Amino acid sequence: MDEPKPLRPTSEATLRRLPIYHHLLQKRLATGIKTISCSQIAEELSCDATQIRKDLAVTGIKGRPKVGYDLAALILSIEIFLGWSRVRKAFLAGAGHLGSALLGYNRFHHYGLDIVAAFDRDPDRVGTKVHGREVLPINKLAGLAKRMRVEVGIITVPAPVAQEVADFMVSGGVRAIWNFAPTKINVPAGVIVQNEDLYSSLGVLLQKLSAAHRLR
Amino acid sequence: MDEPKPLRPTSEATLRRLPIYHHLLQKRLATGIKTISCSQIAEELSCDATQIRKDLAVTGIKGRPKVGYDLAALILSIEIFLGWSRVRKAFLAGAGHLGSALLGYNRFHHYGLDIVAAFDRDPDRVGTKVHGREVLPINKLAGLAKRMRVEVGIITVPAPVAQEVADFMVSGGVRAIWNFAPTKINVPAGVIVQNEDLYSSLGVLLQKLSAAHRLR
DNA sequence: GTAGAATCGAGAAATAATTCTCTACTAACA
DNA sequence: TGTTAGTAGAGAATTATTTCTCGATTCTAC
Ligand SMILES: NC(=O)c1ccc[n+]([C@@H]2O[C@H](COP(=O)([O-])OP(=O)(O)OC[C@H]3O[C@@H](n4cnc5c(N)ncnc54)[C@H](O)[C@@H]3O)[C@@H](O)[C@H]2O)c1
Ligand SMILES: NC(=O)c1ccc[n+]([C@@H]2O[C@H](COP(=O)([O-])OP(=O)(O)OC[C@H]3O[C@@H](n4cnc5c(N)ncnc54)[C@H](O)[C@@H]3O)[C@@H](O)[C@H]2O)c1
Repeated sequence: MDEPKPLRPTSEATLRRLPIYHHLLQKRLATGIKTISCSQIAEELSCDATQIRKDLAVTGIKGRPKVGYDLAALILSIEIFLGWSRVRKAFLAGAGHLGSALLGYNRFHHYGLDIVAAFDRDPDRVGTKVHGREVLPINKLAGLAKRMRVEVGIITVPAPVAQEVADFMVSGGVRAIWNFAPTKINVPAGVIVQNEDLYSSLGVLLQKLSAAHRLR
Repeated sequence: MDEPKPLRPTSEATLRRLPIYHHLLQKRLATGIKTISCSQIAEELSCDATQIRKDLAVTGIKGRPKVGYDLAALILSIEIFLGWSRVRKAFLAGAGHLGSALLGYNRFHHYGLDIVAAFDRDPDRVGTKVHGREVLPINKLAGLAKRMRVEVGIITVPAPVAQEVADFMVSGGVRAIWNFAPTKINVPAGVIVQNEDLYSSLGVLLQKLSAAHRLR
């Protein structure tokens, strides 16, 4: 099975939709059905069937006319494509409100991520356990990351110290950073940064609400 | 000051970038500078200056050649455009891990959102306080929302019950929903839904990491 | 004053993403 | 064994977004 060779990387829009399909497909799998078509998915998500077909195509799955896709095979195909089939170790920096919520979420290892430890600067937090994961002093992060070959870093510290924490991660050999602090972090080429900016999301929501108001 | 009349609504991409500019601008304001140009912002965020100029234009701000924009005026212009200048009341449903993190975040009221109460189904949680906000039984949500004219609903319940909770919010007159459950929720036309799907974000991160692996 | 440099703003061009169209295939059914 | 309807997949057309280009404006320095 030769993988599709993407001359251009898959568009971010497509990547963001694949997990949405994945979730729906898993719900359907539980009902016992064996196949699913793009039209059915499109109906359920109220979006365009052709778009779904193109999105799914990037994972390398093949469908059958009049039938659709084999449900289990499709789910697997998405998981392999997204890198969810191989679990990667992650360190989380900032065991505060948001960090604790992420640590308490026990589903990430189904989605390719295993948060193995948390780090904090606050001496009161260091040494405690948050949802079963030990909280270690932040100055241990780089060394341990290197030793344990941790690939992913999660930043849930306040924005002003996000860069400093990112630098620790990079020096520890982390190759991808999931950044929840609302600020840009600079990393060397080759390190992947995914920003999860809740304010962007809130901005979209409230602007649409305001715009709706203005129209009336 | 006549507002720019958007025949087409502002693109989601632009809306998502405005809060990022906003954050940078506030950092700059603290340093005491009075004006800022698109080139400076572009330099700092490593993106295109023309794009920033077009993004800022949707807010109605006017810049001056050779100078840039008045910093305070620009910040205000973004806030007004995004609807952050008027604070809206919000109810949060699901006072679990993620819900508590959001309740513990005391900055949202600077960004147009005031989470006034939380709701849960779990009798052990109902009656307690989470970060100063009372947790009320979920069956009170619709009635209270109507009475208090709550405009925004935040969903942090498990995916299988997200639709049911959304229905309560809609029947309570809520006009916009911030949905953290990884599932589609159906609402009548006119109600705005903003999905905050962490798995989409994670999918992008891990796929890029996998793709980088494959190249080497 | 005048020259020069930096920047905004508007429109054009290029690029990317989405949607449409058509063909070929598959299954169900008469 | 046709016949029909539903669907994947490929490519074209459309639409949206980003990037480029250029003229107009404003500040600074001489
Ligand atoms: N909680 C939310 O709902 C929410 C919403 C939007 C954005 N955010 C962002 O997420 C980040 C965390 O928010 P939070 O509410 O969890 O904050 P928090 O204050 O609860 O947690 C931050 C944690 O980081 C630790 N920390 C501080 N400096 C550190 C350092 N140099 N090294 C290691 N640890 C350090 C603190 O000790 C604390 O435990 C912030 O950047 C915030 O803007 C949070
Ligand atoms: N915690 C995370 O890091 C994280 C990450 C990604 C996605 N999410 C999503 O966020 C949502 C919440 O996650 P969580 O980790 O906070 O879960 P949680 O179990 O900690 O909290 C869920 C809360 O919802 C309450 N609840 C359940 N059914 C309810 C109902 N019908 N009405 C009102 N309240 C109800 C529960 O009592 C509980 O307090 C889930 O949809 C989850 O998929 C969470």
